[in-house]
Amino acid sequence: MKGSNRNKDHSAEGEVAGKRPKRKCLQWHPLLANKLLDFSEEEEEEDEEEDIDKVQLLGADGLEQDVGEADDDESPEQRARRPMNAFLLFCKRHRSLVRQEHPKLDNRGATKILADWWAVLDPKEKQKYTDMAKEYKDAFMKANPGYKWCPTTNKPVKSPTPTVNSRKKLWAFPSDSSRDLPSPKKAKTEEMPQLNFGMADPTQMGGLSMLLLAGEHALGTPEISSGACRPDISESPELRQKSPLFQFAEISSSTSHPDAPTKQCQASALFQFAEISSNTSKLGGAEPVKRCGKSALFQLAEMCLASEGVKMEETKLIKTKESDSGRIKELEKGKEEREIKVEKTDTTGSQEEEEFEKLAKENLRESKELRNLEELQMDDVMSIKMEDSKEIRKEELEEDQKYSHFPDFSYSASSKIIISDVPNRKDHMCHPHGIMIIEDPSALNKPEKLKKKKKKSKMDRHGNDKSTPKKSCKKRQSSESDIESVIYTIEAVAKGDWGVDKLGETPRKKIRTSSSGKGNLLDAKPPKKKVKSREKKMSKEKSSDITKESRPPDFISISTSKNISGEVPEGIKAEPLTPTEDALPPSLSGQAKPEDSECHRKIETCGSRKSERSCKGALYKTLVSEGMLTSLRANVDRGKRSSGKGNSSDHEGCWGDESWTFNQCGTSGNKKFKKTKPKEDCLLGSAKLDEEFEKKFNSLPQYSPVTFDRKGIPVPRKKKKTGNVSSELTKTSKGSGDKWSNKQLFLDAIHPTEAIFSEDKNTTEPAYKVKNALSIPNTPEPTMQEPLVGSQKRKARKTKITHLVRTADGRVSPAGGTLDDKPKEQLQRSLPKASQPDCSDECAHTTEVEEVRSSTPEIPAVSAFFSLAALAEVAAMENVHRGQRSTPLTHDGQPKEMPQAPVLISCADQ
DNA sequence: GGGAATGAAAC
DNA sequence: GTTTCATTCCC
Repeated sequence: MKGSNRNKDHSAEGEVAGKRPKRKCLQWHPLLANKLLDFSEEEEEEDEEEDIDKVQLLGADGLEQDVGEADDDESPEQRARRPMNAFLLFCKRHRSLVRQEHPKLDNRGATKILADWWAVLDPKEKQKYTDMAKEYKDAFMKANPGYKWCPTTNKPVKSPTPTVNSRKKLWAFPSDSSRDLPSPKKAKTEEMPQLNFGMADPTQMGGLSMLLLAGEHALGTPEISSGACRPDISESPELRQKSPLFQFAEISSSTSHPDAPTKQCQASALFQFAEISSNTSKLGGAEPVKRCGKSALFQLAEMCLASEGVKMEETKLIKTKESDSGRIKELEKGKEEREIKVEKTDTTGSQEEEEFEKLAKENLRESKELRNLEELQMDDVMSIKMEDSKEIRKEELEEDQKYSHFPDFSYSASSKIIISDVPNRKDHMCHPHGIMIIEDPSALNKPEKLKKKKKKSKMDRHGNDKSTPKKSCKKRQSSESDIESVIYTIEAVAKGDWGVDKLGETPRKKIRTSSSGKGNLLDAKPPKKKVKSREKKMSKEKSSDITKESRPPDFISISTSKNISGEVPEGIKAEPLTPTEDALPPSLSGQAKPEDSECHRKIETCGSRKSERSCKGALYKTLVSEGMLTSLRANVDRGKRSSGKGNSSDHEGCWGDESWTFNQCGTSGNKKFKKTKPKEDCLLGSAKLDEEFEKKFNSLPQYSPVTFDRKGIPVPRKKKKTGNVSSELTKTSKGSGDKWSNKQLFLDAIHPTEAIFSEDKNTTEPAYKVKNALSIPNTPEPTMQEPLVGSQKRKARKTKITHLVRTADGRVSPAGGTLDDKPKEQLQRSLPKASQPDCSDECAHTTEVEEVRSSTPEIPAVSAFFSLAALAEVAAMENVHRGQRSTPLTHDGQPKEMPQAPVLISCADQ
């Protein structure tokens, strides 16, 4: 039973089941928690309500307590638990597998094994988890700004209820009950939207109010947040916008600010959610603006938006207007169009515009579909004009140039995306004309949708996402035909027809229609699908594949490689691919692999990819400039790794690719062109969060024991390392074989030689190790017979690490100096490798391996100083400490170099 | 509730 | 540097 039950979700189940009533900390994400714990919608709702009531009565403190209690009984959801770290995530994800394999083992044993696996786990893979954990944490923190990991003294204090809860409560949220509280319940409390703004006095309301507010706001927040968050951007654009429409929009639509959505788009679902929640809380609390600034992504997005803000805003305004006054839609549309036209003419008076309009009109007359397409195009044009009538022409003219000059930026891509979104929304909105669509409409719509969702279906919501998504879906479906046309158009654009599009809209449209086959799913599609998929997620169907496919590998690499797989996870989970990496299904691999695909991608789809790439580049720059490199870096690393792994399917799937993708897209898009994008994220927001969270879990690569075994082998093998050590390797591996005798080695301070060597190997052949893996299946043994146990081990390990680090430092010179030269070379070598490897693990491997080997000889020197594993660990640790986690480790191709460099640096710093 | 692991935060 | 807590669940 146990084992069987434990499957993947059991964790949640277990909690739900009440296995552990233990802790009741507020959940960091209500939604997430809910999902995780239990998806029962009904219960959640009820619970929520109940909880709320209780909370109200009790007050902030009470709330926590209550929650906790409630949790015990009913829903654990409420407590916010501290975010899991990478290892925990890993454990959570793999524990079931371990247990399956080793039914005998109890959790402890499983934990040990997991630890071993974790130790063996490739840095890449580890990073995935680490990144996830990081995001998770970030989201959590956003959601619960006041959250403290350790209550410090509070613990005892608060536990009003004597129960075990004391702990939880304590640390849960110290000062700001209001803030904190909200997060947990918020999701559920949707019902009381009014409270949100509320202004509710935190004092009076206590945590409850906050919770409620948060919940509702979370959903609805986007709007608010948008307004608050991006005053700068929005304003500036607004100012620019002279058109009456704008004013009208402002007045009419509270939601007018598209900004919010954008933000969301940028950030991963979790982030978005967190932001939303945080926003909500902040709203109550006070500084909406800050919130915006907090997240790097957000800032980035802002920046991007700022650049494009004008465009966006205009369109947004229009949209808003429309949205707000659905009734007037048509009339307004006419007005808007007229106005726009007027403006155009006035400002630019470009004939082209007129032409477009004419075309559009004609098309409209002819066929709705055409209309939509043209409209979209028109919209784009319009928007552009809006921004700078003067520049508009340039842009158009330059389009071609852009391609040539800026391969990265895919103007077309941006437009594509937008369009894609637009259609969908349009459908929803029922707007015949395309204008609204273009840029951020989604944003506007999103908020509304969100609200609606909440209002309409709290229940549904629980269902979660389903309901929400459904709505969107439904709408979309209604206009599938339109959508399709749009899609086609998008695709065409993506392909590069864009330039033509402007000039010759019609042709394109038609062209791609057929293409929609999606096999290729150009960029354009992806976005749409993503959005849709998200919405649909509820159903979970997710055409994840499609989405994934659609997602450009680039994104993946950039944002996080996880994507794609999105997952297949569940199914796959059970059977991780032994080879993990290699295992990727061909189809997936093709799609998934970022890097590998790069080559292909380029060939296949220039446009979309370009756009993505451009986005990446832009983002990267921005991030760097901003100093946000950290997050970015992590993403990049992931991407690389993922690519390296290749899509191994599972791995990549990690989070919601979607979220990442969106984020990136959004960001990049914003910067350069109006991309706008996906706003839907906002909608998805809450729902998505849930989904994403789940997805993330699911998506996290689940490695089959076999894989680990292999890895395990490799690890030991690593010891062996390069040539000479082979004998040693074997020794180590065999001797201690199991689990990590290595540890002992390390503990012991690692004999310079052995340990180092072995590690070196790792370094040298990170990814390969698996391949190379000697044949020593040992890993899985449940219990290890290590001399050190528990804390001792930990200490030993730390010591070991420290030791290494110091060595490095001491050596800094040594390690650095000595290694530097060689490493650099290796790095160079490795870099290329890394890039290529992705293509196909196997192929890449081969190549890489060879390369590695070639480099291997050199390695020894380096290895002599530290082992790769040690380095990696150190680097990881250091990074973590630094706050950036990143890096490093991508041993795939370049074990030595990458890790070393960081290490050295760290040392230097120290 | 303890424990097995790791990690992150807080002290 | 040391504690606490996160997850999981048997003992």
